Amino acid sequence: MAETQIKNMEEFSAVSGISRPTVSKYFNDPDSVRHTTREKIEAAIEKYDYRPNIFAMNQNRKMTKNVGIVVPLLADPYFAEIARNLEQRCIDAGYRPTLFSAHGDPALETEVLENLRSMKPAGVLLAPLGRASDRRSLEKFVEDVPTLIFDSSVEEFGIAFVGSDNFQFTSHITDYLCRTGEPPCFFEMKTPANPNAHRRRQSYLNAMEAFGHEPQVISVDGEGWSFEEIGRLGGHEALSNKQFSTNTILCSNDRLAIGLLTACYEQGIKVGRGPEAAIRVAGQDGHPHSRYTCPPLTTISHDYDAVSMHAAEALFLAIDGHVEPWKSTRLEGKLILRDSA
Amino acid sequence: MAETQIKNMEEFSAVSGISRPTVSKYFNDPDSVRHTTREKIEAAIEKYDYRPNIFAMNQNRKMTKNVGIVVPLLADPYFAEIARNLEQRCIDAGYRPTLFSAHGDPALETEVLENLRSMKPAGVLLAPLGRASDRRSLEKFVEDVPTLIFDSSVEEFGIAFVGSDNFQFTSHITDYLCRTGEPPCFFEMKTPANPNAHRRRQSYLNAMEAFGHEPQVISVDGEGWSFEEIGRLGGHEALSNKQFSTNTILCSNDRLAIGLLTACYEQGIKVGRGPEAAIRVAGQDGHPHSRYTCPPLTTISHDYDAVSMHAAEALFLAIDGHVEPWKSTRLEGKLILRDSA
DNA sequence: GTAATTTCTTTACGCGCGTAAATTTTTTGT
DNA sequence: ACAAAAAATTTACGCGCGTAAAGAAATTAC
Repeated sequence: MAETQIKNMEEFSAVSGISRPTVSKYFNDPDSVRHTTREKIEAAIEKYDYRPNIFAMNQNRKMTKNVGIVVPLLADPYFAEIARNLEQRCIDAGYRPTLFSAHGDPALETEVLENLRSMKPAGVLLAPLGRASDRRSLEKFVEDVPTLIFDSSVEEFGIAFVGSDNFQFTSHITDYLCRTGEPPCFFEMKTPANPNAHRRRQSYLNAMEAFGHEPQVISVDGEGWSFEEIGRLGGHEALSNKQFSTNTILCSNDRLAIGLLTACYEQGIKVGRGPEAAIRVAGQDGHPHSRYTCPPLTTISHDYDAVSMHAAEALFLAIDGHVEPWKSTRLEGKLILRDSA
Repeated sequence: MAETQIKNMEEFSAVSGISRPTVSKYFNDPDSVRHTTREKIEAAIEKYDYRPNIFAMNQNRKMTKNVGIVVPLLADPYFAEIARNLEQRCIDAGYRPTLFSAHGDPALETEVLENLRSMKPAGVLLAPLGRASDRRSLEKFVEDVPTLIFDSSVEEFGIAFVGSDNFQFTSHITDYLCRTGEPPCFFEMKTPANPNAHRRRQSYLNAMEAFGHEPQVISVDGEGWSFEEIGRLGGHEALSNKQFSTNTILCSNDRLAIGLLTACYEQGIKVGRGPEAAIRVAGQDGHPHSRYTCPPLTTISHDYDAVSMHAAEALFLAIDGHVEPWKSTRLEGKLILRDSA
C-alpha cells in the first residue's frame, strides 16, 4: 500500500490513470467497463486502498445497493439463522444488507420501515410480525420500496411471497404421527402471532379427517413472542386438566413444543417414543435448538437454504426490473425424526 | 399532512418559516435552537412529514450519528438479547444503531469492520470473536473509530471494556455447588473461543483450592461456535469414560451445558438435585434458553441490563469527548437456581 | 430603556460523487 | 484496412446538506 492517502475519486482517478466518470461507472458495476480498464482500476484500489464515499454515492443514485432484511424477532434463532442466510446471499450478489428486528413490537416494525425508507434501499426482504403488524404502514411501504415478503404472508403485499408450505408441514408430520402411534392432539396459541399458525391448524384438521380420526385442538392463552413460556404455562394447565385425549401432541411450532417439554419435565411426565414414555411430542419449524431438547424434538424443518435462496433471487430479479405478477412460493419441509415422537 | 411534497431542506425551510441553516442546526441537535423556533420546525415536520436526506447529512459531517453494534454470532440468543438492549439504548440517545454479526468467522469480522469504517460511525460497540479475531485489523480499527469493547476483552483495545466479572461468576456458583453437594468438576472446551473461558477455569481452580477440594477440569475437543454440539459430543465421551470424579458438573457456559444435558439424556442419566438424580449440572451465562432445558438449568446470569447500560453510557461519553484512560468494568452476575443443580 | 448577548437570516461555498453531452480513442467485424 | 461500434475522456452541472461569515433581529440583563 502506498503512503499517499487518496481522499476522493478525483485523486483516485489521477493515480489510476482512468477518468473519473469511468471510475464511477466501475464502482457502479465493475462489469460495465472494459476488461483492461477494470484491471487498472483494481490494481490501483489494491495499491491505494481507496473506497468511494458511500454517502456521496448514495446521495445521487436514485437506487442504492442497500437491501434491508427485517425480521420480527432476532432473538429467535430461527429468524437469526434465516437472516444470516439472506445476508450472505445479498453480499454475494453485490448488495449491502442491513439487518433489522422489530423485536416483537408492531410500533418498532413501523419505525424500522420508516428508517429503512430513508436509506433508499434497492429492495427489502421482510418477514412481517403478522397479525400485529400495522397493515397501513406496511402497505404504504411496499408501494414505494420493492419488498419481498417471507416467512409469513400478509395478503398479496410486495413483489412476491416466499415461505414454507404450512399445509404440507402439518399434514406430513400428522401423517407420520398417525402411522407410528396414537393420532396427535394439536397444541397451539389461541391468538397466534402470524397466519402460518392458522394454516397449520387447518391442515391438522384436514389430515385428521382424512385419516378418519377425531381431531382435538388445545388452544392456550398468551400474547406476545414468549412462545416457550406460553407453551410451558399452557402445557401445565392442559396436562393438569388432562385435556389431551391421546398420548401424542403435535405443537404448532417448535418453541411452543420446547415450553411444553419443560412443562412435562416439571410434572414428571416422560416424553418419547419408547414403551416407557407416557406421551409423544412433536414440533414444527426445525428450530436450531430443537436438536438439544430432552428428548430431542421430532419436528418438520423449514428448508432454510431453499427459502432464503428463492427469496433472495426473487428480490434481485425484481430489482433488476423483471416485473412479474405477484406470486406465492411455498416450499416443502423435511421431517426430522428424533426421540420425542 | 399536507399534500405538497417537500423534497429538500430548502423547501422545508420555506414552508416552516425558518431559515435553512437554522433548520440544519435543528436536525443536528434539536436543543441548539430557541424553544419557539423548535416548535415551529416540529410543527412543520408533523405537517409535511419531512425528513432530511441522511446521505447528504452524513456526507459533510465529520462525525455521523451512526453507531455500529458488532457481535460474534447473532444466532446465539445471548448476543441477540444484548444486542437488542444496546440497540434500544442507542436509539434513546439519538443515535442510529446498525447491527452486525461476524457469524463466527474471523474473516467476516474483519470485513464487517471494514464496511463499518465507511459508515463513519460516531462509535462502535464491539464484542470481538476473541481468540480467532484478527488482532491487527481490530487494532487498526479502534485507532480510527471510538470503539467500546464488550463481552470479551482483547488486551486494552478501544476506549474501555465492559463485561461480566468471570471470576465472580465462577467463584460464586462454585461456592454454591460446594455448599449444596459434591464439589463440581469443570467442563469446558479445550480451545475456547474467547478469554472469558480462561478466566472461568482459573476462577474455578482458585475457588476449589480455597475450599480445600481437588479440582478436576475436563477439556473437550471442538472448534467453532457450535457449543451445544461440542458439549454433547464431549459429554458423551466424558460420561462413557467416567471422567467425572464427582456427581456435579459446572460447565464453562450455558450452551455447553445444554449440549451436556442432551448427552446425559441420551445416556439415560438423570440430572437434577433430587435424591433420585445421578448428577448435577450447572452452566454460566444466564442464556435466554436456560430456563427451558430439562431440567431447567441452574446458572449464573449476566446482568444484561447493567452491561448494556454501562457499555452504552461509556461509549456516549467518549463520543461527546470525555476522554478517560482505558478502563475495564466487570459486573457481577446473579445466581439463578433451577432444578439442574 | 439601553446595552450586551443570544439567536436567526442572508449569502456563499464546498463536500464527493452521479450523470449527461459531446468528443476522442480503442476495439470489433468483415 | 476501413467503417461501425464500443468504450473512454473532457467538460460541466447538480444533488442535498454542512458550515462559515457578516449582519439583522430578538431576547436577556441590569
